[in-house]
Amino acid sequence: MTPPRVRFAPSPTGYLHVGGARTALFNWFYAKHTGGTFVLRIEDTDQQRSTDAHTQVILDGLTWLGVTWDEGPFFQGANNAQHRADAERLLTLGRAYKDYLTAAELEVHRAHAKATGVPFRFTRATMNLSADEVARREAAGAPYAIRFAIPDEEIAWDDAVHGRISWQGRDMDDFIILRSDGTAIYNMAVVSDDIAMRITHVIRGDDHVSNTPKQIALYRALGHAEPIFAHVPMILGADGKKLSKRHGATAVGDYQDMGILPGAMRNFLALLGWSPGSNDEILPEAELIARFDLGHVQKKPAVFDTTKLEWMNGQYLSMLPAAELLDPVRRQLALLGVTTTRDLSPIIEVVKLRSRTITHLAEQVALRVDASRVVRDAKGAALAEKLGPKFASYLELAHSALSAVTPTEWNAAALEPLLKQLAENEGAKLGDIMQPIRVALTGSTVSEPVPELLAVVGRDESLARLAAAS
RNA sequence: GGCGCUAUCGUCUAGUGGCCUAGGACACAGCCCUCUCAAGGCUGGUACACGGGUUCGAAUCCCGUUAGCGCUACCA
Repeated sequence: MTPPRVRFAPSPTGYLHVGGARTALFNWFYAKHTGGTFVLRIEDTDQQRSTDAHTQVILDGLTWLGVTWDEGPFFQGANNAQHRADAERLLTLGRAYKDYLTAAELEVHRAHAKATGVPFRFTRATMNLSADEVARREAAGAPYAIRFAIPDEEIAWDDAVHGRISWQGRDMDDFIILRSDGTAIYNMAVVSDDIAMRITHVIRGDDHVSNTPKQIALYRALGHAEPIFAHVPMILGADGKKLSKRHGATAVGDYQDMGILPGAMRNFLALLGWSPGSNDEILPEAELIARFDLGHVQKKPAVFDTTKLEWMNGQYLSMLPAAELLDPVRRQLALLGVTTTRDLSPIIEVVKLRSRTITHLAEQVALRVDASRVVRDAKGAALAEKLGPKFASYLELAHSALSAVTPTEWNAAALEPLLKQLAENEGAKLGDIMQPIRVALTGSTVSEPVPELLAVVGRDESLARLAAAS
């Protein structure tokens, strides 16, 4: 059996949305799993809405996600000669016909149908011009569109995710395949390209199922075997409606900005509409590829749950070594306006366990290297108030005890017993000593264990913050 | 309206006729651990849309109902 050839074919009329990203991912998983080829094709035939900037954003989004293409990117607009040749071949074959009706004339019919409440249907019998009129327009060299003559037969296919889906030709209109300006309409262009690119598996969104019978009819008329179709479900917003701008973040770039790791995004998207058939949730790339199959793709749409994405991102943050987080953290730090020559790895190491996004992680790092970012929050202030004069006196005690520690002994393992001893000497609970220090160093009542915090902030800086707070 | 698709916890899902008084994860609540917060461990509540069949047996198969979604362009 020859290896499969799949394609991802976005139109550059907007950003790369999570739905499209997931479709790309499923194609990519399938290609990698089967040793097939992933073709990237930009469907830019809508001249009005397509832009190079959008194309670039899509390419960047795919790259960020780790989706690589083996061929392309090809631009559909460049293939119009082929599309047109195929459409004209259909004409010669008698499977399509010239339609001299102008768009304006058609609109009259459509408006009439609407006014009378009758659903509009294009029918060869009633819409066609009289033979005389056709001859007259033809002689005058009037422009014409080419319509495909849909056969009155069953068009069914065995969808790789839905199973058998069946349509009747009589329920479909004779759709236009070539505009009067000589450019191809979507369904014609897709079929023409997919044939030319020898695509074997069309994995795309559910919103295309109604295009599929039209495309199959085209394959048959052109004398080509149709590919295998797999229609993957849509992604919905929290309200169960199709994901759109008003749901907030919908583009993959938004999640990148939010501090989501590509690996986490890939894992999360994979599990949205597909499952490995077991209880496993955290699946590294290699595992995803090895286990991916169309048979376990869900038939129903899935709601995009940002909370679970962030949980998963937190899992990735915890298990990734600090070294791999260095670059993304530095980028976020730059956005925060923080520059430092310090080795950030030890800080990232302790802070990543409590972070769900790179953004939050970077803020925590910034707080530890930049004293000016220490601002006492509500709980920190409440603690200081609750302890009253003890707050300052505990800090002074801590300061003097910690001052005795030499720079070489300044590490979490050595600091911990010292602080415990201090609490014991004072007859205070450990928390009574630790919390004021935490507030002095971070402004908040939440952080990594205090000895680690002190170690990470450093001796001189820690002492300075202690002194400033007491 | 027509055609098509879909229907398991709030959400993502396991389930492909008996292993299901329905399993896991996120979220939520409680407890443990503990200097705080996470993480981790334990516990808890919450689901097979409804109605008919088929079968010894149905979340799983069939039919109908209901609901949701998609398409119904010289857009993609």
